[in-house]
Amino acid sequence: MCGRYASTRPVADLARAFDVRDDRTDPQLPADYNMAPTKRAPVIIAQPPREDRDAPAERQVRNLTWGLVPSWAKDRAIGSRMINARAETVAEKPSYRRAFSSRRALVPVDGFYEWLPTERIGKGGKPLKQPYFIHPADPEEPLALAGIFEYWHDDHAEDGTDPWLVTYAVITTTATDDVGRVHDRMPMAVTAEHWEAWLDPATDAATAQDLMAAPELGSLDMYAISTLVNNVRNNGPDLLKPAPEITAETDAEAT
DNA sequence: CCAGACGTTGTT
DNA sequence: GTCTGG
DNA sequence: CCAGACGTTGTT
DNA sequence: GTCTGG
Repeated sequence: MCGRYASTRPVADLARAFDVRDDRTDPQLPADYNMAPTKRAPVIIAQPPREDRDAPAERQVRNLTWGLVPSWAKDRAIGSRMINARAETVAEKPSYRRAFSSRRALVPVDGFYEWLPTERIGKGGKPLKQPYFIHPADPEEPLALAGIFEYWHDDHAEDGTDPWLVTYAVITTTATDDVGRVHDRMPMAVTAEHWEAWLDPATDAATAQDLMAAPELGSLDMYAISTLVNNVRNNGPDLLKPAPEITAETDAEAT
């Protein structure tokens, strides 16, 4: 769950919504209606200023790469499988616990995508999947997913290029509400009142555990979209257009 | 001691 | 890097 | 999450 | 079937 989302808000809007003054994003990076693992998107983190590591952490918005690459990884490929971390175990897993204890992030999303198998069988004998877009009922309300981030040093980076790759994962939990009808897992969120403590590296893991929560019942809306979203090469506002649900096979043959 | 994993989801 | 399994 | 590759040698 | 890339 939560393997694709939309991140299209201008960074200026994100900076305002999350009270971030330190914008370190790449102005070349376009809005992304099809944000997928291994791609970069804006993420909010908080770190002490470089010149004084004992000073209070300051918020930054940066383009991080989705798919957490642990610091000990031999290559970055492992990241494509580390896109989610279970809330139940994130504090214990060797790959995640260090990040969870001191490198938590807020992942701002317009909404996220889910695929539900249908009755209709496609070629290959596998059920066709209907994609849905799930988003805050109030589009003005920023949805901040609970995330963790990690640094990885590329020992084989070419001279002159930045050898540091900064990656993130989205924390998931059991789905309990309407979203649970599409999937049994859903992303954790952090509400605005908890942003400060969540981002603070000094907040311990046990406290952080209590700061995240599943999005509240009724706070999310969901609608069917076209399968354009399936292919990550497709992008743009068309992906968010409501579309008819995939119908039964008999209907398709009748036309 | 060394070797090998280190993760999640969904589907059968 | 650190833990688990053998 | 889905799509697409999954391989090597030698030659252009 | 399974892994990698996006």
